[in-house]
Amino acid sequence: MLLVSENARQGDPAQEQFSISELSQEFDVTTRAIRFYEDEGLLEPHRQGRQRVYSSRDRVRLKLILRGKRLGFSLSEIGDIIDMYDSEPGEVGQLQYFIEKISVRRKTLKQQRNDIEVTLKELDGIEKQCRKSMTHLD
Amino acid sequence: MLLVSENARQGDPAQEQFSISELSQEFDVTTRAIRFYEDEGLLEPHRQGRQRVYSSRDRVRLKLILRGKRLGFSLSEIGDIIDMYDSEPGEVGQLQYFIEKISVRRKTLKQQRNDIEVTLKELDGIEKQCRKSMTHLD
DNA sequence: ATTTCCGTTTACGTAAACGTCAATTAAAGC
DNA sequence: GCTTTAATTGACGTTTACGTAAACGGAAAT
Repeated sequence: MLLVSENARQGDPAQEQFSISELSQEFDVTTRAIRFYEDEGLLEPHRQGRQRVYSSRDRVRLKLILRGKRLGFSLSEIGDIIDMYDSEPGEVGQLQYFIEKISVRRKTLKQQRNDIEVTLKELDGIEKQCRKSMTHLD
Repeated sequence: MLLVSENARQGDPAQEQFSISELSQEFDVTTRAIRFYEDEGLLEPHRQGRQRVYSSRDRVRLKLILRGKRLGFSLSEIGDIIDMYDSEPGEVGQLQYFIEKISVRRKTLKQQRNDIEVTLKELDGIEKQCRKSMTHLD
């Protein structure tokens, strides 16, 4: 038995650690995908020997990656977004440029939101027609 | 000069016709892409000889395709969606199955909408931090 | 007549995002 | 010690969604 038990990984809440398979299961992505995100520079977990050890910060990044994917962004776009979250305001040289990027991103998101509203309403209409013609067949 | 002028294509509003390049310009997609959507079975314009002639119905379909793309759906998913719009309620054999598909789609869209809300709020926060540290540097 | 535009077809190329082996290594359980 | 079991690296394969180039066909303009 190791001196370090399972629970030792939870001492400090900000110091939780995760294996690749834990994250893989939690978020339902393959380990292959997670490693791929690393290849693309979106994650850089620590190593214990050769094994990857993910911090809760890495876990948050993975969350952001998956959310970005659900929104249809490419991995490189997602990289940009995460960099925005990640960079300390002090480190950012060109804050103006930064704010412009935010505005572009916001625009895309609002367009998407609008697309969604329209589509949802259309789905309502289709479903109504559906139900109508179903009762009609009773 | 031809007997058929440009305007003749607008007699009946439901009978408008469009060339591939008109649609290409209007929606800012390449003609290559439009033809590709046809290869994938998402469009089937009429022909005048070899040339493609798009009806306003085709135009609507293209609109739906592009909206679907903005929402991150694959072309085959978009195909399913458009089929939903397109099918006459009378033609649909399994309305129940149909309604289930709608509910799945709705779920995805709501998830996306939620993702967007969260992301927009986070962007607000980031931008505030940004502006804060900018005035700080004045 | 010939250049100039569109448009078409065919075909090969490509970038993104992984999937799928195969070969190794390491750790854990018995 | 031996065998599962989990993880790693490397390499090649695959799908999607087009891009790009070549070669040709009509119609229109000069």
